[in-house]
Amino acid sequence: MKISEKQSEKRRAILDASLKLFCEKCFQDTSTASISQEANVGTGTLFCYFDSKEELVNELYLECKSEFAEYIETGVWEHPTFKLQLKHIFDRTVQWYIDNPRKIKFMLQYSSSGLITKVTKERAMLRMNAVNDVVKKAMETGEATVQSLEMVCYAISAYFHQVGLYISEKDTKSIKKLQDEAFSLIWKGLN
Amino acid sequence: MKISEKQSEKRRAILDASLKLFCEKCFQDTSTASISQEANVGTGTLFCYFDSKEELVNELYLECKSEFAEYIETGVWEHPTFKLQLKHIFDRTVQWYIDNPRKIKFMLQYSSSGLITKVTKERAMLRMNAVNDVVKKAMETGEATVQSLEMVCYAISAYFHQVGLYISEKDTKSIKKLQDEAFSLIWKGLN
DNA sequence: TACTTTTGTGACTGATTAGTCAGTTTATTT
DNA sequence: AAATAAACTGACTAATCAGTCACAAAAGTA
Repeated sequence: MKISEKQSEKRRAILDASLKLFCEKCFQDTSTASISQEANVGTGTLFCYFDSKEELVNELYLECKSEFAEYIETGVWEHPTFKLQLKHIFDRTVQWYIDNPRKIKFMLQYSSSGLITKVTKERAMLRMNAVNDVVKKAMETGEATVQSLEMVCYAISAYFHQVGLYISEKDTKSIKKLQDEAFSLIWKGLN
Repeated sequence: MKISEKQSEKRRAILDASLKLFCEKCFQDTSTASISQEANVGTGTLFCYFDSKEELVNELYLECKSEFAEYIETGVWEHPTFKLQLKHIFDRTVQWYIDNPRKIKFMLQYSSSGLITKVTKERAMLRMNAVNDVVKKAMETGEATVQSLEMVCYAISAYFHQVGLYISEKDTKSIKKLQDEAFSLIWKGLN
């Protein structure tokens, strides 16, 4: 980045346009020119804010992940029990997936694209610790017993992710029922 | 395809070379020329077997999926109970993931790349019915009760996939233990 | 106002590559 | 052996696009 930290409106517009276009087409079929056009800036402007197209996609990825991580963990510690804390994370996962279909599509598509660098993934990972924290705490208080903490947290996160994905594509009517059955399934497994 | 259905050795060589190169670099950074070179055929030969680079990647994807689907369901009905049938699928999923890291990496990376067409995905889906069949049968015999069959099957498959992915990257020593804990978790959930 | 600095611009370029096609080699048939 | 068909080849081309850079506009300063 060449320009001061201040989040210029142009930078914001470029990121928004990128999210839209990277979802509609793949990275390689989205020219920087088309992004600039969608964002109503000159073709050179993009490169004032991002050194390369790759850096742009990495920034966008990190931003989406951070936003999601912050959303799911907000308010988690207001719940008194492990079960409620975990349910909080699950419910907010589903809710975020429903509210942000485009960001989800983008993250899903690009996380395994080879474009997101190891460094970006690590930076994103540092912010994704809600499940880990909750399970670790529950083990301390005796509310949960797991042998391989790492694997179980991974499995729970992955389960939440996949079920969130599934539910978010369903009718509003059936969501509550599906959500309860899905949580009940994994919760029973943990006991 | 211009040439008879017969699986020519050249076709095989092109698919093998593609798998290797598509894993090392992304689709767009893998030139058809480099694939032809790796496969020891002329650059034109690739287009005798596949109309385009896109068709090639779709064929490769379908082949990998089919091979996996066949592997996990082989022998499943030799087990007498739902639990053993499900464990069979889970164990074979993990085993296949361990044995075919490259194919897994390829499928993971390309399934959400936007390159695999809806038609290819549907064709692949038709072959992925092991979990569905087993759960449906168990509901008939009363061994299982689920409300949303579709979602539960989806969740189980996704769980197997993610845990398989996790375990296959671990040490040989800890695999058995992790595998048992992971299966136990989801199995308890189903009861 | 006049001068300096920051920010924004878009025509242009150098490099890359999917796919073609005219021709060669190999296999099959008569 | 000759003729025909099938399989294969690689030099070539037409198109694309990330990133540059010389300049313009806007904002800041004195």
